Amino acid sequence: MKLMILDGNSIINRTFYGIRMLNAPDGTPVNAVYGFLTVLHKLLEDSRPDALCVAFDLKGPTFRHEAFEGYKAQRKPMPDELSVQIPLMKEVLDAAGVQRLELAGFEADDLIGTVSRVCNEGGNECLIVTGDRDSFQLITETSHVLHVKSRMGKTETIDYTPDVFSEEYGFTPEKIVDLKALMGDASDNIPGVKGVGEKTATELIQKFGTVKNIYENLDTLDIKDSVRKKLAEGKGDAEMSYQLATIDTHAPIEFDPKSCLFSGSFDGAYNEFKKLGFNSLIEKWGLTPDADAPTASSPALPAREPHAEELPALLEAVRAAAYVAVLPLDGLDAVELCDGKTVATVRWATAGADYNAFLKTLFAPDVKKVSHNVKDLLSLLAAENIDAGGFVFDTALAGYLLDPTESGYELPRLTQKLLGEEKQGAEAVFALYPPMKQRLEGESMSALMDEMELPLCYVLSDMERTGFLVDRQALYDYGQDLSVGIDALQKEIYALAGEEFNINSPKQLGEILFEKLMLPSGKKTKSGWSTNAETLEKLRGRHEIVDKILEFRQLSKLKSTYADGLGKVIGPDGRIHTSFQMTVTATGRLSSTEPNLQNIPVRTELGAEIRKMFVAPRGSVLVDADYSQIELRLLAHISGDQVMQKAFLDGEDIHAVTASQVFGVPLKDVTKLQRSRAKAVNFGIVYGISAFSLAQNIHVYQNEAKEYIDTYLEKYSGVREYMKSIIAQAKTDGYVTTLFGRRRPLPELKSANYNIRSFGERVARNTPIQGTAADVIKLAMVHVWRRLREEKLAAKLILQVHDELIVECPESEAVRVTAILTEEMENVVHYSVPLTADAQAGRSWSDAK
DNA sequence: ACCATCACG
DNA sequence: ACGTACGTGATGGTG
Repeated sequence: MKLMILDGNSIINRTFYGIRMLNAPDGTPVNAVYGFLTVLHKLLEDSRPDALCVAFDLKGPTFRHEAFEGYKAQRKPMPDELSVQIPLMKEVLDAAGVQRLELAGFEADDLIGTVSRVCNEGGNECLIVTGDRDSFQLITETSHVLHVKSRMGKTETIDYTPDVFSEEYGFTPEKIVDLKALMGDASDNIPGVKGVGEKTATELIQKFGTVKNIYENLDTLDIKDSVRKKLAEGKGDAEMSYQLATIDTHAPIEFDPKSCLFSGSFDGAYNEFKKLGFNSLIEKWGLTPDADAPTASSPALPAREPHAEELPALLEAVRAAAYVAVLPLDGLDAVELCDGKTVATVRWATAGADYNAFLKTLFAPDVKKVSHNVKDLLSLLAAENIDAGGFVFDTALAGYLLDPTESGYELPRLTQKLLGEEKQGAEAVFALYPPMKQRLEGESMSALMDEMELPLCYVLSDMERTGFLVDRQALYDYGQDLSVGIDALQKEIYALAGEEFNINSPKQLGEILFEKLMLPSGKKTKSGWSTNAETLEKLRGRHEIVDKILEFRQLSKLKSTYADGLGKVIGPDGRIHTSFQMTVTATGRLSSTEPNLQNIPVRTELGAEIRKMFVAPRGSVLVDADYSQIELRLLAHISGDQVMQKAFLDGEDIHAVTASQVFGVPLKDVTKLQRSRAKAVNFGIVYGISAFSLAQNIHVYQNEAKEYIDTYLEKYSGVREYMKSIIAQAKTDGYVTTLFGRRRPLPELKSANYNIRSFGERVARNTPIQGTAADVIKLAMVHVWRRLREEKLAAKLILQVHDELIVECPESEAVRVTAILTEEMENVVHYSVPLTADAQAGRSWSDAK
């Protein structure tokens, strides 16, 4: 039989801090109880154990306190709002007939360890549910740990088998004790070895296995002497920590799994649920007051798991529905469906060989689906060779469009906000669709969803899967060259400083520069002197060391972030597959992570070398196309400024024209310096300039900078009027929009704080411009992608960098693709000034610019 | 976890 | 008198 045991304190702690406060009708806080029950219910559905029990810690000292003086309060004191919920929790469990385990002098972990051992010895399976990592030492083939994590209001469970654990940690589960002995655990007051953190400890255990082995061979181990010294000094602590971290699997309890058999029903706790105000749970789980009443009649839930022969009927039902909500589970091992009446989970494990065929039918374009993070689902399906279609809505994207400044768009958060109740799964998606659709419609953003964001999911999923080919060897060699330079510079810096120190530490560097070498400090940051490039530039010439440090910094950055960082993420296919984030930026731009391919160096010669290593395969080329001055063109259009519009219509160099205006010289007489200052002013205007910052940026006096700005706004008076009116409008509406209707709320404008209000004003000026540019290129991407398909080209979009698109294609397609990119980018919209794009083909990213 | 720094548009 | 340009992500150091 299968027994599930929960670490009560650990789970209730997680849910208390992970879920927003809820109160019972009488005002008692109940959020943790609610969260605990939701988690438990989900676990029961997913794992369907035969028996269930919950272990709790009791107050008061444990045998660990007796053994070790230093082991004091192992937990922080509990807030009252949490401690009142523990007895409530126990009441509910008792009423529902769930066994509780607790024993004075022992922690829940020890009870769990004992139960797990008894289960295994009796040939039973044990599932340990906890939010802590201590119990990982108990993992065996027949005792798994279901690790509950809650991130941003969403809880997820990872099933740790010995294999899963070893894969992640690089050693076997019982050695987690050895790991803790070295690294310690602040939350449990386990000291560990001073100066050894998670990383070092993990390496040590991976290499040498156990603490015992490490100390027996300390003198001969192949490790840095600094580490050896720390280990030697911390031996006592390590030994004590080892004992503290070891779970006692022989706690003095009589335990019989049979005594914990559980029906799966919470009917017995009906009255307790009522008292706590959990009416929604009563309804959702179909609780009835009479514990003897049959529960089989409950209409919708719990989830069914149809077998293979039921799938055709299920698909018919899905087709018949106007739409169905669908979510992937465990990667794509299962899909959860909701048609508003029933939630069904179809598992690969249950459906067997028919599973893939089922997916193909379900994700065909004629079946209308609503989901959450469609781009990621498309990627999962593509990995199974399924070319999916038929998505009509994405609740994550909808959440983002409705407010792009939120910190996340998980289902529990969205349901709480829009429905006043936390839900998750396909049911939540189904419930969110109507109100979200209506809101989008009401705020005129339906087209953004239907014609931009949703179609873009297919484009981005495709781009991520294709990836960007990298010359691995060249990147490695480049890194080696950097190492040589870094080592040489380090030596020189040490010599100039007269001592060795960590140049990467701003703190230590500050001490050297401003205390030892007595260089004049521009005191700045919270934590000490500023040592950033801007500050160091000013010190150039005062001491030889400054140049060396600047160069060291440049090389270190290139080595760590690019040579090493990118090297680590080149796939087996020789390509780097970034991930595009669609719901992160406040303006509507995309972002790129793991790795970020939107910040590959280009501004310095040495940095730009890296772009030579981003290449096309033999026989193919890269075509790079970028919009020219898109933000300033949009400013000219949006503001209606005639002077600026004319400059673009005449095909002039906008920075030169601005210089001519601001400095009152004929266009042909504009100097390099004037043009570069004018360029800074143009940028500044888009960002919502102040004279102070402009002065700072171009190294002129503030009154001079002010002159530039004033003249600029006189000459481009349309821009002045626009900037004034957009702020007024934003104050009235409480938000700004792009030309496509994308919206950004601006609560900052109402702030009593001058700084926050000023920030709001700058954002009001900038967002319509930056955001419209983001909209334009997103739409262009969709058009380019479709065009490449329609024309049956092998060309693939592979990267977007805000105003730039990169396509990889066979040499034979280069001319055609160059034309398509230019044409689609330039014609995606028609405004009062032309949007122009420059495209070029080449063997590498560098060549294609 | 937070800060400082620096890479990009 | 105030504090100071928009939008991102990754890294190494620190407490």
